[in-house]
Amino acid sequence: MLQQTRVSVVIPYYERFLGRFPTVHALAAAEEDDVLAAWSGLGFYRRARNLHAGARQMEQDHGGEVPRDPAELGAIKGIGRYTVGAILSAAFDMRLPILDGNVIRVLSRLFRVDGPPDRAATQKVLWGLAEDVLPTHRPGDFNQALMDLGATVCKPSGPICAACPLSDVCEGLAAEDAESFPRPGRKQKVRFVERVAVRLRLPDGRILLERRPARGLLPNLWEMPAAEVSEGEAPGGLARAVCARLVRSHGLAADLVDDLVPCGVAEHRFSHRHWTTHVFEAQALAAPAAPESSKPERRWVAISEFEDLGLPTASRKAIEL
DNA sequence: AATTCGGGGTT
DNA sequence: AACCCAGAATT
Repeated sequence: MLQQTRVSVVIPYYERFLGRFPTVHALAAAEEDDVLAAWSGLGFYRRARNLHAGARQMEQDHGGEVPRDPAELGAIKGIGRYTVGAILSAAFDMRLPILDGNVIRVLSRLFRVDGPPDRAATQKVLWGLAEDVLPTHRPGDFNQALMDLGATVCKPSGPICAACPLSDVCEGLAAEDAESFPRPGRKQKVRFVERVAVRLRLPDGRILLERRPARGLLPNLWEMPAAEVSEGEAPGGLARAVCARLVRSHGLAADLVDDLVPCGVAEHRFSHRHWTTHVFEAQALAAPAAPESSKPERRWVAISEFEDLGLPTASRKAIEL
C-alpha cells in the first residue's frame, strides 16, 4: 500500500484491509474481486492484484511465511528491491539498503548527486550510496531513520537544515544549494480524454455496471457502460451506440436507445490522464436473466452494494453525478 | 530506457 | 497548477 502512497492516506485502508484479510492464508484464499473491493479508492490497483498473487505465491512456495532470502523474497509478485530491503531490514535487521522518495532526497542533497533520479544511471549511484552509508549495527533502524529524516527534516521544499543531525557532513548545505537536489526528472504529460457513460436504471433503482478489461487503467474494476469519444464525435450519438451495444449483447429492450437523457458531465483527473465523462440516463423496464458466473462481466447493482464492489473513484463520481 | 499504472495532500 | 508520495512491472 505504501508504494507511492502517503502513510496518512494508507492507514485507514490498512486497518480495514487487515480486518478483512488478517493473514497470508486468508488473503491467499480470497477472491480477487473482494481484494479489489477492499482496495478500491486507493489507486494503483495492480498493487492489490500483486499482493493477492504474492500471498498465494508465499502460501504455495514458502509455506505461508516470508522467505528471508533476498532473491527469493524479490521473486514474489509486487516485491521489488525497495520492498525486499524494507521488509528484511526492518523485520530481521538484515543489512540491506532501501531507496524510496525520502531516501533519494536525503542522499541526493547529502552528496549533491547530479542527475535526475528517474534515470537508471542515477538510480545506480543512489543505490550504491544507500548501501555505502548503511552500518552493520542496527541497519533496520538506520533505514527507518533515513526515511524519517527525509519526511520530517529534509523535506521537498523548505528543509530544516538547522535541525538536521547531518548538517556537519551535508555537501548540499555546505554549497548552499541543497534544495536544488534531487534534480528534476521528466514530467509526464497529461492526456485529455472525453467519454460518455450510460446510467441505465431499473425501476427498483439498481444500475448496470460493467467490468473493465483486465489490463491497463483500472483493471477489472467496475464502471457504467462507457465509451471514448473520438475527435469531432457527438457525445449523444455515441451514447446511443453504447445503448445499442447493450441491447445487442445483453438482450435489453430496444426502445431504451431512444430515451436517453443527458444529466451532466463528470470530471476526473488521474496523474497522467484527464477524463471528461458525459453521463446519460436511461430506464430499463426489466433486467434480462443473467447466466450464473463466478466472474460476471455485468451486474445490476444497488447503491447499498457499492462498498462490496471494486468501485474506483472515477466511477463513483460519474455514478453519483 | 521510457512508460504506465490513482488519488490525494502540499506548496 | 505543479509537485510529491515508504515503487514495481511492462513495454
